[in-house]
Amino acid sequence: METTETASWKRTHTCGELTVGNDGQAVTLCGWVANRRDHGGIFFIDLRDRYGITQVTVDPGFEGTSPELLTTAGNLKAEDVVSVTGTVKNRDAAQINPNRDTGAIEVFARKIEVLAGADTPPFEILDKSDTSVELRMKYRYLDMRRAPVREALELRSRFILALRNSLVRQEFIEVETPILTKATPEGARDYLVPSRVHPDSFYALPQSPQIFKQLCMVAGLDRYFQIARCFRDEDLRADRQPEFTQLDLEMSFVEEDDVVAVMEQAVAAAFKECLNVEVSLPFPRIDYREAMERYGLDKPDLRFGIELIDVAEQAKDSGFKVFTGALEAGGRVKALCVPGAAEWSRKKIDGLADVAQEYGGKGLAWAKVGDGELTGSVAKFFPGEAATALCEQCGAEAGDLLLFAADREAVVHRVLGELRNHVARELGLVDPNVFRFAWVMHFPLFEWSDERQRFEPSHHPFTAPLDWDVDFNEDTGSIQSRAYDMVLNGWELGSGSVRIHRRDVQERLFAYLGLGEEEVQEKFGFLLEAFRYGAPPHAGFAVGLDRLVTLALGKESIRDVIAFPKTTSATCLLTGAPSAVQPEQLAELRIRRT
RNA sequence: GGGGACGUAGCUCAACUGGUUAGAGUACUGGACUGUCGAUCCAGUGGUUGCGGGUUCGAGUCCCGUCGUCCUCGCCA
Repeated sequence: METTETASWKRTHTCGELTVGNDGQAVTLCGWVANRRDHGGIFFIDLRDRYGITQVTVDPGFEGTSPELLTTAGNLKAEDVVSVTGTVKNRDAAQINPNRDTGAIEVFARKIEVLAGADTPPFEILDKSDTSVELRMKYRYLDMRRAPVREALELRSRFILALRNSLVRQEFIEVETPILTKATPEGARDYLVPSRVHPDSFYALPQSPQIFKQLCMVAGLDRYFQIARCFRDEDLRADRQPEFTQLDLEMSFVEEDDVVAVMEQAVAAAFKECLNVEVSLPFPRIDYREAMERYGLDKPDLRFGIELIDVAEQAKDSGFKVFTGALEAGGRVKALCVPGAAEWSRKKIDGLADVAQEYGGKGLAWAKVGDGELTGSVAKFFPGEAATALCEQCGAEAGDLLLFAADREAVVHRVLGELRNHVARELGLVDPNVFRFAWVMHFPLFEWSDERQRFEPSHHPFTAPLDWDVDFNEDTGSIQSRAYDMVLNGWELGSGSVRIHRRDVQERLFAYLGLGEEEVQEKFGFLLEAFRYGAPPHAGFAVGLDRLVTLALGKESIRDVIAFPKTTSATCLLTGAPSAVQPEQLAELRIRRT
C-alpha cells in the first residue's frame, strides 16, 4: 500500500462538474493551468481538464491561505499540471461568468501541488485556434487539449458506440480479422510487410476485410461486423488518408433491402443518439444511371436541385460546331440552369470555365438569360424562337445563367456534376447542418481501364451481376451489378454489394477478367475452395467512419476527426514516420538497400 | 507524376513598384495592481525572412533549384 501522502493529490471532482450545489464542499481538482491572472495579491487560475474549466482562486484574505500557497500560485505557468485542494464557494452575482458551465462557483485553494511543470508550449492552447496545421500536427497532444478537437474525438467515440450498439441489437457478431494478410491482386496499392521467417515473402495490410468477412458467412456466423482499420497506399485528399476506419459488415441469406435496412437503422440511431438529429428513413434510392443523368456524379449532393438537363434536341440544329460535333460523335449536350446567376461577373464565369477544365472539359459554353433573349458565348446560335425553346427546356427565367457541356457522355456528366456542386456553394445552397442521405443502386459491374485497356470490376470481383446468367462479353460496359453506395451531401460514405455465392458465376467472372485457373488458384483459391463447402447467399457493406463523423460534425477534412492523422505526403509529423531503420533490421529481413 | 496557394520573432500576421536599423498583436521575462475570467497598465528580451544558388550598387521582395504544409488532377478493386 502506498502512503496517504501519495494519494493526497487525488481528485474528488473534475473541472467540469462543480456547481452552486457544491457550495461549501471541500474538494480536490486536478488539471492543467489554462490561464493565471495575478492581481497583485489575489490570483485566479483557470484549471482545465477534459471535462471543463474551473476557476481556482488564491486569496490572501481567505483563512488558511499560507505564504507558501501564494508563492506557488505566483510561480504557476501555463500548462503546469497541478492538484488543487480547497473549498467550493458560490460567486457573488456580479462575479458570475455566464460563458462557462462552472462560472457560478470558484474553488478557494488551501493547497496547490505542482504534479508536473510545463515548458512554455509552442503555441497557445485556445479553443479558437489560428495555429498552422503543421504545428498542430507536430504537437497534436497539445492541439488535443483544445475543446473543439477533444469534442470531435468524443463524438467519434460516441458515434462508434452507437453504431456498435445498433448492430449488436440487430444480432451482429463483432469479429476481428487479420491486419497481416495477403496482398490483393487488384484495387489500390498495398502496404507490404516483409516476413522475417519467410524471406522474399510479404504480408499486405488489408485494403478491407472483404475476403475474411465472406469467409465468416461461409462459416455460418450469419451477421458479422467490425470497426476495421483499412490501408491503401494511394495519394491523400481532404477526404482520405492511407489508413482509415470502416464500419464493415456482412449478412447471410439476404439481399439489398436487408443490408440497406440494417445500415439505415444504425446510422439513424447514431445521428439520433449523438447529435439528436432525426434522419428520415428510408433513405431515398436512386439508380446509378439516373444519378448520372440528373446529377452527373455517382455521389450526388441532394441538398439542392440544379439538375442536369439534356438539350440535345435544342442543340442539334444550332449550328454551333461544339454542340453539333459532340452529338454527331455520339456524345451528349447537357446544361445546368443556375438561378439568378446572370449577374455573375465575367471573371466569376471564367472561374467556372477553369473548374470545367480541371475535370476534363475543353471549355465552357454559357449564356445569360435576359428578357426573351440570350447573351453570352453561345447566344448567337440560339436566336429568337430557338432561345425560347432552350429556356423552356431548361426551365430558365430571366436572370438565370445557363452552363453547357458538349462532349463524350462521361466528360459531360463529370464537368456538369462538379460545376453543379461548385455553383451551389457559390449560391450558398450548401448547409452543413442538413443531412441528405441516399442510396445509389445498380452500379455498373465493370468499368473501362484506360491504363490496362480492358474492363475491370468497378467494385470488386465478388460483386454479383443483377442478372446471374448475363454474358460478360456482351455489352460489358453497361452490365448492371448489385452494388450500392451510401451517399451523404455529395460524399461517398460507403459501398457494398450482394456477393457472388455461386461458384459457376464466380468462375465465369474470373475467366472473363482473364485470370487463368492457376492465377485464380494462387490469388483466391482459398475463397473458392471455401465456397465449395456451402456458401450462403450473402451481401454486405462498409461505411467510412472518418467521413461519416466528419460530415456529422460539419467539418471539412477527415483529419479533423482522426486523433493522429497523416499529412498530405503520408507522413506523421509527430513521430516522424516513415523513417529509416537500423541496418540490422533490414539484414534480418534480408532486404538490401539499392 | 502534374497544377495551384502558402513559408518573415515561440505563435498569428504586416512590410507600396527591389531601397535606412524587417514592424504589430500575442506569448515569454521583469515591474505595478486584492475580483479577474482572452484581466489591465509600464518596460524589456526575441529575426540565418524554410534551405541552397543566382541577378543587382542593394533582395523578405525578382529568377532557378530544393524542402515542408495545405488544396487539387491523375491514382483510390
